[in-house]
Amino acid sequence: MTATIREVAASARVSVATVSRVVSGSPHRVSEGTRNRVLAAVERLQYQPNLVARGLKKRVTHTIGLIVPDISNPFFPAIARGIEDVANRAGLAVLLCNTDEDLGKERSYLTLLRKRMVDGLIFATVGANTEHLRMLRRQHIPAVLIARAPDGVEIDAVLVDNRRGAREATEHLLRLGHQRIAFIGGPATVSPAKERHAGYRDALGGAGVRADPLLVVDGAFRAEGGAAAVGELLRRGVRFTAIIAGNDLMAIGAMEELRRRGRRLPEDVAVVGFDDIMFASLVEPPLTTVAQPTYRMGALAMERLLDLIGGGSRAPRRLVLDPQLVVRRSCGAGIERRPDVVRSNGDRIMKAEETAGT
Amino acid sequence: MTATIREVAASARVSVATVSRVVSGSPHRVSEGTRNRVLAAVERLQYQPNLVARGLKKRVTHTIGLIVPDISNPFFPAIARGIEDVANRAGLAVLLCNTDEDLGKERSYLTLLRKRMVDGLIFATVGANTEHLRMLRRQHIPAVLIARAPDGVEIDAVLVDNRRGAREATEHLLRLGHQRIAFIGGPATVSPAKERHAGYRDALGGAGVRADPLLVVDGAFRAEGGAAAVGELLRRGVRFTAIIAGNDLMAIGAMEELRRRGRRLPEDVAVVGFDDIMFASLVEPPLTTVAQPTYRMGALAMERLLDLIGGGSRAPRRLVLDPQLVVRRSCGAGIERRPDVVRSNGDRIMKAEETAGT
DNA sequence: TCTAGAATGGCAAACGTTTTCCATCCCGTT
DNA sequence: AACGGGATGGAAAACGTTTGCCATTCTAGA
Repeated sequence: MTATIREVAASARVSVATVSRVVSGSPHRVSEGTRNRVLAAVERLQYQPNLVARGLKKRVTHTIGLIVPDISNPFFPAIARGIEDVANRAGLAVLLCNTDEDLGKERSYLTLLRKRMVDGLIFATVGANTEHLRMLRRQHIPAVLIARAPDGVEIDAVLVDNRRGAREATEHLLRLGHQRIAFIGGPATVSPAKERHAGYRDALGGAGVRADPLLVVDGAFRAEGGAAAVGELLRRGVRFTAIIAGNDLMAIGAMEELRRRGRRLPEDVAVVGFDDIMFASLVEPPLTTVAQPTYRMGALAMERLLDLIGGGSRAPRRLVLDPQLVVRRSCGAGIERRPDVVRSNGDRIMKAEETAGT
Repeated sequence: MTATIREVAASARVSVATVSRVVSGSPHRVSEGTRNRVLAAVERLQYQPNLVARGLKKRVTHTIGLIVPDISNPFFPAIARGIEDVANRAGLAVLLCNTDEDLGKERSYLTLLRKRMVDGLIFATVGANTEHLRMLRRQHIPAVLIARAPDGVEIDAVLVDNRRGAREATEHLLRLGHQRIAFIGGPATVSPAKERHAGYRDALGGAGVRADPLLVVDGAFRAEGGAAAVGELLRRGVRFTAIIAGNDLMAIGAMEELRRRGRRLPEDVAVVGFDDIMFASLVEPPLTTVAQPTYRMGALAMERLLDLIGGGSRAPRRLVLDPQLVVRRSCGAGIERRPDVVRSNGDRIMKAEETAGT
């Protein structure tokens, strides 16, 4: 089908070793004349080195695995894009794996990726169970976690300061005069949900507002989860004038449900989300939310992974990025102001001067 | 690092050939006793066959390439998920490539994938230029196109009947009494944009309504494109009571711009989109749109690719799916009715009884 | 003219598999 | 007792590279 190094060697009347040396830019010097002969043969035969063979021999495949729960969840595509951009620039390819947060799938992908000799992998949002992560660590496969980093696993991670984000969002609502603020959070087992809940309590505590347990309800990190949570709040008959949601999908689901129940937004209920997915600005009213720099998180994770692959085997580091409160109209604040450091559609290029937090 | 077949052979006191035969389930029979010895050694050493070596030897990598313009464009994640689900079930892994519709990147990914010996590839939305697609065909690499299939390239494709979808959308608006219907389409060079425009004209012609060229404006397939197009329409001072947009992102951008200009939706202007991305139902008013079964398109493309890889080298086929008009409130029709055959979030499993169109 | 050593390029052994032959062994027939 | 043939498992040659080592050739200094 496609020419091999052997045929090139024959055509150029040199040994395969020589061909290898010129096409793979080995340090071994080869004279100008033969180099040109080889190059001519390469051109003539349209030779393309076989990367599988090379990978086998050199024990480096220039491939990484990207494990996400579900690429069609709008939180992940920008992360994936950030990863792919950096990976591509470094000559690595990205293998996409969807796990639905299922432990079995996570595990099977993990062994699959090992059998494929990937150079490293990125876990966007691991499930709660972590025993397979330890295995990963034992096998010295370079890896970076994104968005969740369970305690006790010694793996690099790129995170966002969820607690602080939720605190700032809650403080914003308090500043607007709200006292009865409901919190509809994600599943209580995952760390970001816990951290955001903690941030919410921090803010209430700081303002001397009583934290009413009736105002807190857990749910799935999806639109239906938000709708269901609102249903639960109303069923409890508890009074509230604002909601802070575990993420934007929940916020959007909550807004729909509130409207269906005849509440006006934001007059009757103010709503704040988390993530700043692309559509947060497009719903009506535009959603006030805590922005995570998803593209940048992907890019940073990939850069860190490149370090690790390159042998930088320093102690695992956690990179904690600062979230950004983006005030739009759903919280009832008059101003529509969007800080321009926040990820926008075009924000693909990493700006070097941006500080990366702690 | 990890055990090789050689070590297993030594540990089981058999030859590597025998180990290979038992772990790769070769047809060659091996006695119960030795099989067990081998299996025990495999277990003992935690042996995992090296897929790179196997790929090199068998000339099959169980990997496909997925080429998309931008995974963070909300049209693609569901497609990718459909592909990955089917691929994973068949034991193949998916390499993700973002091209930004840049011809250079498309080309370089193409040669990269070939060097990596992928078993096949899926092109979601090729750019306008097609010369590199011919190359692909020449090299007999199994491939399937999604959503766009330029004329003259003999490659399998999974498409949607854009013309019909746009016609039905326009007819719906006509039925609601609109006569001045603007069309804000995608870039005039890409086939779906052209087809949708044709469908729009079909409907007008069928109803005996004059097609006013002033009502047609092209733009980019993005929210800003829609906003800009609305700006252009207003600048022209042309009267219109409805807009049909090239895709949902444009429709959403158009809606935002209309509102900013003080138009009420849908009372002053009715809007219809195309695609039914996840957020079409979440904007306000919920967007009437022509649904493309994206998850299913991905799944079908992957199934077709599996056929091709399996040697089904029949003449290239084009699978044309029927789009579905989803009526919500943005068109001003009172009813909110969503046909349940349409892709919803949970619609991951392909329903066999669904007809696939022509 | 001789020789040391740099420059150049070839040989062959890997990398971890699969698979084609081929050699035994064992069994039942004649 | 000889033998044909099915079962079983081993040896070795691939797959397409890279790279350590060695053999030349060439240059320059004596």
